[in-house]
Amino acid sequence: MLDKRYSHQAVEQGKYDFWLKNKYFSTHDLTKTPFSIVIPPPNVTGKLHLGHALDTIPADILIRYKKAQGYDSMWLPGMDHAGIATQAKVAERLRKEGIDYHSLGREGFLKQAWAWKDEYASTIHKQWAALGLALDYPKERFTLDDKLNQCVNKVFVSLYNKGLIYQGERIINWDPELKTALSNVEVIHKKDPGTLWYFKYQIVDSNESLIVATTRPETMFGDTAVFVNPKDKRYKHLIGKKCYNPVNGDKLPIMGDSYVDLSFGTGAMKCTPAHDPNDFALANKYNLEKVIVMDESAHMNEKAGVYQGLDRYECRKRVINDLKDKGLLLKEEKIEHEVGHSERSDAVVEPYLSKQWFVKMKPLADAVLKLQKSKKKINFFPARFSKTMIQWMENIDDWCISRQLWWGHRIPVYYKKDGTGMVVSETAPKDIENYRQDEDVLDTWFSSGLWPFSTLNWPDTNDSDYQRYFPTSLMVTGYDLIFFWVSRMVFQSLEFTKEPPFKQCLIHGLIRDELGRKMSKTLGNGVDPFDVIAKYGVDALRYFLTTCSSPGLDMRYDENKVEASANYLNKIWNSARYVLDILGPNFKAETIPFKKLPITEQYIISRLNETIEQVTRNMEKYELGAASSHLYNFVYDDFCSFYLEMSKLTSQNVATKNTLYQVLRGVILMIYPYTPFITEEIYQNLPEHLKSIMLESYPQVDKKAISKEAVAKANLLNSMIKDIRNYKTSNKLAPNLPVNLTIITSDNLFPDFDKYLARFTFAKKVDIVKEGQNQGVIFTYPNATLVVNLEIDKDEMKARLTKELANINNEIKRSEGLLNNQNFVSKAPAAKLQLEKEKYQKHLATKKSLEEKLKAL
RNA sequence: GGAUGCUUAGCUCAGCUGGGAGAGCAUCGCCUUUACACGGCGGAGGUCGUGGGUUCGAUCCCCUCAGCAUCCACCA
Repeated sequence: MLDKRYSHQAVEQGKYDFWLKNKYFSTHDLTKTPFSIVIPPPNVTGKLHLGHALDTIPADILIRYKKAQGYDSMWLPGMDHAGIATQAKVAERLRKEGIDYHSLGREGFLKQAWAWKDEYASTIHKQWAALGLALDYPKERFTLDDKLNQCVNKVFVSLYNKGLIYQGERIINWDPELKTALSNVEVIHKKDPGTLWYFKYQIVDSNESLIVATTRPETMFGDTAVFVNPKDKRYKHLIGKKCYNPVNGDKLPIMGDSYVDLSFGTGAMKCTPAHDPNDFALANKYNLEKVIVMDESAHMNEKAGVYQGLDRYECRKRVINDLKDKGLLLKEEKIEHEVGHSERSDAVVEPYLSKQWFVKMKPLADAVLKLQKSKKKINFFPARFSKTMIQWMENIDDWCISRQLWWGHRIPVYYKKDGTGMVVSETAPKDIENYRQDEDVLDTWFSSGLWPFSTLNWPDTNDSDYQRYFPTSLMVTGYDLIFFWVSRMVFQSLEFTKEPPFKQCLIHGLIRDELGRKMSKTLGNGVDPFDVIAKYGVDALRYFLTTCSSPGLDMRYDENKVEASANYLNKIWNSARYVLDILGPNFKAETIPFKKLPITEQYIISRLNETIEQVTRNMEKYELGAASSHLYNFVYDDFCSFYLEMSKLTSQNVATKNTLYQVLRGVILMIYPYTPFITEEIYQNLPEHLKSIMLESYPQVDKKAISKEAVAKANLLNSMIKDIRNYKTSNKLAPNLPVNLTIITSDNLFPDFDKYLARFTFAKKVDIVKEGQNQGVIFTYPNATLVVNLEIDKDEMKARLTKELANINNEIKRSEGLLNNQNFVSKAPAAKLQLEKEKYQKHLATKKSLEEKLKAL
């Protein structure tokens, strides 16, 4: 028997272990069609937050739904080593212990990092369990597992051999705090207020001078030219001459190139090839020297002369002051410009000339573009996100994949110590003592990009899991990962498996705080999902996260809605309690043919089937919110408010009992994927049940068990109930005021119609007659009149009926307008036309009846 | 500079391929009715951002504008 109150603590207790122990997440029926998802691997950097819950719960719902639908669901768990993020955290922890991580050396540091990983992996496991995720743990992977590492090496070597990975000296995004290169997507551009300083450059052997504006005076030590636009009349005559660099007196050639924008600054631009990507391109074009002026922590190097050793911003200040003193600073102009910040450290990224490894993107991106134009294309939900990926792929730059870190996949490149060459190989050379392995590791996203197939044991393409579950069925992730991850999985997979990594991709938005702000540590507005779970239960959290949102859009955390979710679950809980009480301990389900059921039972079964149809249709489109709202309406309006109350009259009938049982089963099986804990509890209390709700099948629509007539008949009853209740309330009458009712109709109402009506409206007496007097408060329906026998004010009655008549006349006018409109009659769909005609007839009948009533008054 | 999304009840948001707008919370009134006060019943509250267009018919499709938000982009 269920407890009187729904207690989420009690309900959740032990369920997850029960599922695990019975291997429900990891038992696979190979005769069924597979449905597979690989989890977006969380970083081993900390606790899971609400965003993770939003990322995993929809997937869990679909995994459970598909399993119930008869698929072999497989959800593969795993975690990501998260190179930069984890290394930064481990280094920070060591620093707090007073240890400079460099002092440990590579091996020593990695030991610490692995210990960290084990610690956080165990936290993440607990949190997955708390969220109730149906993960196939025996298949769990970690991006730094040996097998995955081999996979990474194979991919690297293969791309290298094809010329798709190369080493090059280029301007990259340098994080001076973490001292590593970054890829373009790891740089966040923020609008920063900046200053444009105008400096005077003296022309060599001339009295003339040139004014050059820059936002970065500290890089002037690396200038190797000044550019103007050859079309610029102001400066045309200076091209070919030289000017003095104000910071060090170097002679800089004045050159012309159309790249220079005449309208920006003074139209004269300093060129710093080693610290600006555009200047770098110009330097390549004109074969200019590239002078690096900073070290890896963005402090000035020996090229900066007296400024050597200063931080770049300190240097900037000094240079400005010194030039000001010399009278060379002519103007300061405040401007707003975009400045790149490191995604991880938030340090201002320094464009830095450096030797790094790159992936040549064009051919790989082209394959993705081709895929999305083909029949095999990946379907995105919502569809517009395909365009997001495509547009990125169309404008993609080469991908810088080397990172100056220790925690990650070490680049499988070995340099001969004698400097005579290098070997790129999946395994270390046999005479390793003669080699030195590349010190760098790969971008985390390089291995993440292989995730859907590396976890399924690629390159062993004969592996049974690979054969069965790859390509995976669905990817569920946030739109913020389309560039970082989704697109990279797609091109890596196309390149190595010749298949897309997943057939469909469900994209969700971000969760924000109650005010719509991003949750962040600095704002301190983060919500810990485990606080929510403690207060409202994980089922309420799951329900809230997946139903109070729209696919692809951001959502706000709203505690009220979590509470409302919990209340809904309480409603289901109590309806179950009622049903179980009615069924009693000895209930045995039997199948009663639909046509033999009473009308009220036919009605609720019809609505149940309609609901199954609506819910299933939306689940298939991954519209979790829409699916749940159909069920919600059914549970409240049809089941609890109406049928369940009606059933109290006939609760001992076999038909009623079986119907209650069937409807309750349908409801909990449909909501089960959203809220597995409470539904498992209710399910196991059903008189007849399997060992777990996880073994159950999803309800199927029985189209033969839908009777529109039964629904209409029940709705007539419902309308009368509502009208009487409404009348009582609006006339300040007590809801339980006894009344006598007369129904005048030539139609056959269903048996016990009067008894139901009496129960719901506190009527002492209900007469059903074919013809009768209209003495009292009158309500009209297409083929019936309801008379409430009360002493009433005739004027008031008249006014009410007149108002109703006016409404009906409006409806009739509208219907006539449509039906007399030849365009409508000829162009509207036949079903719509038919519906309108029926409505029209109903309205006419009601009108006639109303007019009679008014006349009688 | 490009691109996308959003604008619907006091608040937060639904509204499926066009056919008289819904939920939760808040609010007002009534009800301790034997599943549920984590409740029940009933009500009030919307010119569906602006202006056009397509259509028999537009919250929904197209265009314009406005406001908000996000993403992308090397303008020194």
